[in-house]
Amino acid sequence: MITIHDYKTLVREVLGRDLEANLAQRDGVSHQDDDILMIVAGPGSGKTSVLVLRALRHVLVDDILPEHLFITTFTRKAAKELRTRWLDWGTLLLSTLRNNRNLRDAINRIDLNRCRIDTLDSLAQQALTENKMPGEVAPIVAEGSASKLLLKRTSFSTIYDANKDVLDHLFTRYTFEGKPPWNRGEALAVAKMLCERLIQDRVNLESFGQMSPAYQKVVDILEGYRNYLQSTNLFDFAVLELRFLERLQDESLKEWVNGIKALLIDEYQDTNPLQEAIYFNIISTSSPFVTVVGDDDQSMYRFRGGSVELFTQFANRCAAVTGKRTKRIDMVANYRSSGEIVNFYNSHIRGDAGFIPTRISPAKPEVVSERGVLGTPILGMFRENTVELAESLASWLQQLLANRRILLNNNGERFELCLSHEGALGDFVLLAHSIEEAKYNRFNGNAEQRFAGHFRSAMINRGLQIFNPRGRSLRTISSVQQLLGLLLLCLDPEHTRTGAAYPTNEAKFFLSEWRAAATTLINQNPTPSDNGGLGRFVAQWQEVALGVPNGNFPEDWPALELIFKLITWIPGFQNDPEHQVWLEAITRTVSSAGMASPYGMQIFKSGVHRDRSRESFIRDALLPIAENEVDVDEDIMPSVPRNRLQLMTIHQAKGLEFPLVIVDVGSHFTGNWAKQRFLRFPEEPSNIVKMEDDIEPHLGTPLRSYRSPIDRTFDDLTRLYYVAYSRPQSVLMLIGCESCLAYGRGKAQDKGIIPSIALGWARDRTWPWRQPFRGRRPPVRVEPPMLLI
DNA sequence: CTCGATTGAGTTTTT
DNA sequence: CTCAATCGAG
Repeated sequence: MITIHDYKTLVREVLGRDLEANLAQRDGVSHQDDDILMIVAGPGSGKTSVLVLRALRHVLVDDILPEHLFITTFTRKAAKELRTRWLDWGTLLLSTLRNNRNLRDAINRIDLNRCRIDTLDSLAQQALTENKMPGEVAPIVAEGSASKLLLKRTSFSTIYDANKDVLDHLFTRYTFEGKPPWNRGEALAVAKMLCERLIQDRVNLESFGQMSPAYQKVVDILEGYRNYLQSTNLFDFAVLELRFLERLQDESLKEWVNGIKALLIDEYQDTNPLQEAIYFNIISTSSPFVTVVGDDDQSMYRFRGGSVELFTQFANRCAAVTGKRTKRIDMVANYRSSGEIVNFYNSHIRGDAGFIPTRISPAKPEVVSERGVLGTPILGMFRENTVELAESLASWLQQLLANRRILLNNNGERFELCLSHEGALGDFVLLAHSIEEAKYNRFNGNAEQRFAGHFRSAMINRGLQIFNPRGRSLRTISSVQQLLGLLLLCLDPEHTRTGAAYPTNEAKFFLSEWRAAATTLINQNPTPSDNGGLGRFVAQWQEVALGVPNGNFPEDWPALELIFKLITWIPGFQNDPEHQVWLEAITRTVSSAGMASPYGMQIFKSGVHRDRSRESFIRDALLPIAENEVDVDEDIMPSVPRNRLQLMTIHQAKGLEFPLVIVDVGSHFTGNWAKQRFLRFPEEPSNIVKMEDDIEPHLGTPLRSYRSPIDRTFDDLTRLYYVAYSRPQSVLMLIGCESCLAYGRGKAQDKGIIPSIALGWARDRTWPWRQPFRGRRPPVRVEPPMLLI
């Protein structure tokens, strides 16, 4: 429709982006031939922009209609972001071009909304839905706890019970701490992970099963589960992708695939072998324009089957299967962070020679900050323990917000950190490996406050708020306990309906806590208290539950409606943003439990269904929460309120940026504790790496050039903190326990020295931050490359 | 230096 | 509850 030259001019004039100013971005958008374009893009280098501009270029320059474009990403959040950018920029470009009379008709044929921008799973689901085989119905996807429940309800339970010893022995290899699973729930989690892995890595099940009787039992569990899924037309994510691949291979999707004229894949470093096979099949079949974007240094989904090797060896692997050549472009100009920050994370990977062999070869050059040195050093706050750290951090933030500036003293050189006019807590984020506020101790039943919990209190005491809906397990939040307890009181007044589901002791404990919380609430007679209030409402439900005839009551009642009625008595659920997230998690659990339950989460009034529908609800919807199997998904919040500081895990922060980022590098590392070494300086391969190695001999296509298990475990930790350190725009602050910076006499294994990848240690146990001492005596000085406050 | 008592630790992520 | 690091006594 227009030339590439005109396109670049259009982008400059309408979107204000000068592609000639950045050679990598220009080449990324202009590249045109049959070779696959591989963009290796460092953090903050504008890869999303290039991806969208390249996609729009396919429409305007290469005359591909949006419906023939496919853009895949790794998370729903990223897909949403891409779609927004695509629509914003696309609409602007199209409306400008519409002014040109000659182009108007062609432009009017373009419907931007028809472009498919989604995760690969959701594209697979669409493809299978749009191309049902004769007599087939649309696939239903069971996610998270629902698919776990299905596994438990099909083959897992019988096979596990009959082979407990042999399976426990095998599972011990993959549990945390290398102990036998401490209950069925943990065994189920391991089995689920193995099953997913077997599918995602396209493992040869026959040879895998032959390794040992225990492995054969795992294969049996998987087979039973898959048969059940097939008979009910249910899918989990792995099975969905596998079905998609099978349909691609038997050519029953051929017409659909030939509709793909351009394929753009984001976050390729997190792709797994099954997804790779899908992509290669599409590429071979319809020979589209292909763009692959990723960063080997930011790969962090090994636990999900993501293999960075698929990215670093992409050119060879792709050529071997599809015959296509690959052209590579590196993007290392960073538009996000200050020079100080970029320098800090560059040295984070440069300082560890052991990291180099895992990177793409040849490695991309070091990231260069386009913003330059801005004068704010990296900040570090280290205190004696979590409580003091939480207090110090909260009061530092309070000062900064109240005065809009804060004085910092850098070795006698004083300078001010200023907050912009509209700066607020919403511009800050605290990243940590774990954001859990309290830990339920399964040995003594206590809830122990952790750093995030102390921090919440410290903030609240100063009138500041945080946003951390994932910080507490649903089952321990008091208003959630009230709600779930009310449900129990309404549906099971005599405590008779939980036994059949064999709850664990832990679950029983929480069920009784909930009942107690609900009883207390009823006794407080909360508003609205007219017509007998909450007490009368619950009493009515209890009568129906016990079979007392009640003509006014409908024959069946959706459990969700009962929930929405009950929350009117619980104030938190009315307007608090964290409560909205929790409520969503509860309703999601209820509706997905409906998939596995014959009652579909309806509560019946009479006959045998009166008891059974209630039992089913308690077993399938409430027990998973009591057993802590339900995850909170805060992505449903369109935006976090501006007056709250967000807490996130590093994984969740991937792809995001914030003006000020606080990274917890060890708030609770008071000593060189063996049980936390995996968080900072592993001694043993992680269990996920072990699983990879056990499966490796049974892969269809060999995967990795040999790299030792312990090195891969270190690599993951290095990448994790690389991602964390590359999030901030202007200020990066590291927080931790004082003892992390100590370096006394003695060997590194003892004397309170705490080696930590996040704090600049190399895996050979050297520490570049440690200054060699001059003169005769230790102690040795440690000079962190940051300003300690 | 050795032994036994005391103390403090004990996962995270997504489709 | 279990494991490992540290501490204090002998």
